[in-house]
Amino acid sequence: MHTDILESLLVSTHRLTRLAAQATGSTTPAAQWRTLSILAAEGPMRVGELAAASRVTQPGMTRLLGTMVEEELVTRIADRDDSRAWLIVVSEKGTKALAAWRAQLAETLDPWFGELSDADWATLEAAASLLETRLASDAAVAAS
Amino acid sequence: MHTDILESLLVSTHRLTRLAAQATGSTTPAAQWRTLSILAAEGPMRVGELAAASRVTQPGMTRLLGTMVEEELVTRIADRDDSRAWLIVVSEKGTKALAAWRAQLAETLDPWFGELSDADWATLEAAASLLETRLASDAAVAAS
DNA sequence: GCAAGTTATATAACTCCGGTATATAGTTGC
DNA sequence: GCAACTATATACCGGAGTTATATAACTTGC
Repeated sequence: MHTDILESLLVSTHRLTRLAAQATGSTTPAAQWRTLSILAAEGPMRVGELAAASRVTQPGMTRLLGTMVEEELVTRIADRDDSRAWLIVVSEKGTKALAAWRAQLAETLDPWFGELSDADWATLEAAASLLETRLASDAAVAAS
Repeated sequence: MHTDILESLLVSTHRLTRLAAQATGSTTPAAQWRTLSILAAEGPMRVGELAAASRVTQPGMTRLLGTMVEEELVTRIADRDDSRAWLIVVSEKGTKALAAWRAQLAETLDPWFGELSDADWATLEAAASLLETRLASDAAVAAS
């Protein structure tokens, strides 16, 4: 285990997160676009699934969704098969907000990342995809 | 700008951070070991420098340091040249706590990362070093 | 077909970590 | 030695996570 590499990644991406937070201004809390990003990538899912995907607890996700529903970024749709559950879907407003956030992110991070070479981007992409695979909700269970 | 790659990195490392938080238990808040990690890597520095390195505001760092000094993880040393300033150094207890946290991190993340190939680790290392360079306190200023 | 157990979401009370605005103390320039 | 600047600290606030528990609906066994 190369803990030092993971540690460096954790520290660096903390900085990246802070930087991104400043990019979007105070109007777009980090947890919201993270959730939107997951929903946009993986499609509608239940509260519990979303919590697992984001690796937060279910009550934490419920609370976050409360504010996101209020702001009409996502919609709760009743699950036909199980009336205890909800399907969370990104609303049109949510889609637009995510697009706007992405644009702002690109613009703000340009001074730091605008001049990367293709090889550098390839490295980042490989690392991102590697992490994504490893950190998928049930990767650890599947491996055992 | 490949915003999608950065976005994927942000989402993935959020998951990684959560995972790491669960690894260390509630006894070691994330911001504390991040700060210890920076101090250990770059040596003693002032409050303001540390805040810039961690990309948080100075009051935020001051408050964090308050609890870390209480817990004797770091020590404030008067700066001879400027009596307004303090040099923050990692204490012996802080060094041990960081080592313990690293060990626990390695152990807990093993189900997810224990079986990575050397090539995978090389990719992660390259990405980590790339981010570290780009996100150093004054990288953007230096580039312009 | 209903009681018991399980599961999905919600609520409550709490902590930590970040922010802005401002105060205080020390340094520097003239 | 006073004005302007700078380094840290204080006060107050919001966001985002936690655990423990409640509520409602589904499932299972008999």
